[in-house]
Order: sequence, then C-alpha cells, then structure tokens
Amino acid sequence: MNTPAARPRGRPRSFDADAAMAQLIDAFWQGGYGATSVDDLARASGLARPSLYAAFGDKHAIYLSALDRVGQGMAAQVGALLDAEPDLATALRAVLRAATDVYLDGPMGPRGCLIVCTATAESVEDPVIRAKLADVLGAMDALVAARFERARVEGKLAPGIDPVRRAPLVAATIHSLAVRARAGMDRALLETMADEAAVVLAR
Amino acid sequence: MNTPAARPRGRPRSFDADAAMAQLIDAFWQGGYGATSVDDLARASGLARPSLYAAFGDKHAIYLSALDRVGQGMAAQVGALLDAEPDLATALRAVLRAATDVYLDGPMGPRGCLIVCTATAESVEDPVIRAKLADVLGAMDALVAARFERARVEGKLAPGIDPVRRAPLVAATIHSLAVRARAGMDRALLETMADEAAVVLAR
DNA sequence: TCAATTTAATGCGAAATGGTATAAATATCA
DNA sequence: TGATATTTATACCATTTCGCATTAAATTGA
Repeated sequence: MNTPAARPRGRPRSFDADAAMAQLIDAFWQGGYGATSVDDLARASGLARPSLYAAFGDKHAIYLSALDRVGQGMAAQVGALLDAEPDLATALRAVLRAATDVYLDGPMGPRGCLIVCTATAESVEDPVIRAKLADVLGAMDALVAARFERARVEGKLAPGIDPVRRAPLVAATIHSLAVRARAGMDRALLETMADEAAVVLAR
Repeated sequence: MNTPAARPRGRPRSFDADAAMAQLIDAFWQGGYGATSVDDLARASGLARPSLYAAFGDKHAIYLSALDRVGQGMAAQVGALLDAEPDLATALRAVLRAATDVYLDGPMGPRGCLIVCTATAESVEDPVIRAKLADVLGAMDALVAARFERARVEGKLAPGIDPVRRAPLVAATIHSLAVRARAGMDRALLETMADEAAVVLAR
C-alpha cells in the first residue's frame, strides 16, 4: 500500500471479481438464463445491482462470461485427463467419470453442465449464445479427436477407428451424462454408462 | 348438428384444440419455457389469453402438456422405427437419422428436441419438469433396450452386448444430436455421427 | 485541503409479465 | 322467449424485471 502507483484513484472495490464471478456462474447453473433474475445474480454475488453492472456488464454479458469461463475450465480439465493416461480407454473412462462427478455434485445438488443444459434453451432465439454453444461443442469434439489421433500415432488405436468420426460419440456421452444428471437420474446409471462408453468407443 | 344432444350449451369454440396445441408446442420449442411469454403463446395459437387459460390452463400447465405430447410422439416414432427393421444396426441408423431430420427441420429452422433442449434448463428449480424429463429419458432408454433384447432373443445380438448397458449409449447419441442441432451444427456432422453410432453400438 | 475518480447504497422508472375481471356474443335448454 | 352456459374480446391489475439516476463513501492526486 506504500507503493506510489499501486492503486488507481477512487474507492476500492470491496469484492473479489473472481469470487463474485464464481457465484454468478453458480446462479446461472442453477436457474438457467431466463429463470435467473438480476436480483438473483445480485444476491448470489453479494453485490448491489449498479456494482454488478459496473463490474460485469448487463445480464446477457454476465451469462456470456459464465459460458466462456465454464467452457474453458471444462476444456482444460478434459484435456488434462485425456493427456494423463497412456491407455485410451482408461483416459476416456477418467473423463467420463470426472464429468459424471461434476454434473452430479453441484453445490446444491445435481445440475448437469451449465452449457449443455442451459445454453441450448436460449440458442434458437439468441445467435450469440448459439455460436458460443457450437464453439464449445466443437472444441470438445476436437479435444477428443486429438486424443484418438495421439493413440493412432502411438500405434495404440484399434483398427477401423477414425478419430474424427469416433470423437463425437464420446462427446455425445458427455452431453447425455449432463442432461441425465440434471434430470436427477441415478448415479449408478451414469457411472455404468460412462464405463460402457469408455470400453465400447475405444475399440 | 341435428342430433339432439350433439353439442353442449354455450358459444362453440372457434378453434381446434389439437391444432392450437401444436402451435403452442412450436412456440415453446422455439423459445424454451422462460423466453416464451404468455403473449407469445397467445399469438402462436391465435387465442386471446382468457381463452388460452380456459382451454389449456396456465403457462406451466401448457408447457407440461407440450412435454407430454412430444414425449409420446417421440416414443411412438422411435418405437415404430425400431420395430420395422429386422437388422439391429439398420434399425438404429433409421432412428438416429430420423431424429437428425426432426431436429434439423423445424418450421423455422433447426431446433433440436423440445424436451432435451428446453426442459433441462428448467429442471433444477422445477421438480415437476425434472420428473417429466427423467421419465422421457428413461422411456427412451427402455425402448432401445427392448430392441436390443429383441435382437438377443432372435439370436442376432453381437456377443458381449448387454442391452441394459448398451441402450443408454444409443440414447446418448439421440440427446447429443438434439443439442448439436439446436446449436446450429452442420447436418453432415450429425449424419456422420448417426451412422457411426449405429455401426459401433450394434456390434 | 480540496478536486477528481471510482465504488457502494438506495431509490426510481418504463416496460413486461402472468393471470383475472367484465361485458358481449353465441349457443342450448326449459 | 327468456334463462342458462360457454366462449370471445377487451381491459385491467399487481408484481416483477432490467437498467439507470442520484447521493454518499472511500480512495488518490494536485
């Protein structure tokens, strides 16, 4: 605090932007875009509405930021899990099992995936959200395809598997796990599904 | 009109309930639950709001009726397609290709599946919608599992396939096709995915 | 110390929202 | 023919919603 240019003029913020953003994400993850009001967002983040607008923009902008952030977190996590395992089926299983856990273990219960489960509803009428959704879906396909490609290069890919054709099926399992988790389906069913997909889609 | 007890008292309705319901379904399919207002519903059906309420109930009730109706239509169509083909992979392909068409060919463009794409967003906070979603997902799993079971009884099931474990993967492809269609993804990708899943999941 | 800048807190405003009240229209029944 | 029942049409209502205006508070800069 003694440093001369350490802080800009004006009253300092009394909140941490990252922490507030995490709370905003949780609010949207719970209610989806439409059923989450700006009051809900203010409550969740502990900010008054003008502060919310000043720090993060309007409701739509906040939602887009939430999609961005969750999409990037997802890609990073899936990427790391896919890279970590030398065996393809094991890597796929790790990803699908991790997804299952994330989707079933929300702070207030099962909530699936923010993007797959909430952005879809808005997509037809909101082209910006639709584009973001398509980007995230495409990125996931690409991540998985790259892992299959890595297995091919390492000579570990089962014969007859085309990475580009097979990857969307793995991603499909992830999407379905998200939808099922949000529907309150049983953990055992989801885990069984994850395990079966890892085996079937790796050979 | 000459029959003595042919018609109840009172002014006759000037709309066909089934046709109006189909328009209401389209409205919700487009906007999802939250972004479709009662005014939108009135506009889509051509009914004044009191008539809408009198004939179909409040917004929530209309939405539930829509989910019911689409869910039943889906099950009937999928059931028929699964039954029609003696070869399992061909039957699966027919279902996945038909789903692709339905999801991509909405009256105003691609819109995915009403249930998978719009009910999920509402599910966390609305237990009635959540239960309906879970029912529809479970029914689809069961339909597909029954088709696998039929193949097993006919001695046409590939060795190592457990119908109950395999069916959710087929359903997962259907869910993913719905999400992808609503995200505006390319028809070629969806069709390729359908074909690949039919082959991979039938053996 | 006062001015400038930024944030927090409270209140405001226009429009939208879901549902209902009221009156007129259209049929059957007695 | 008038009473009863149902639907249509128009208007109304209380609440919610999103975004903004205003004032006070907290900091830096001159």
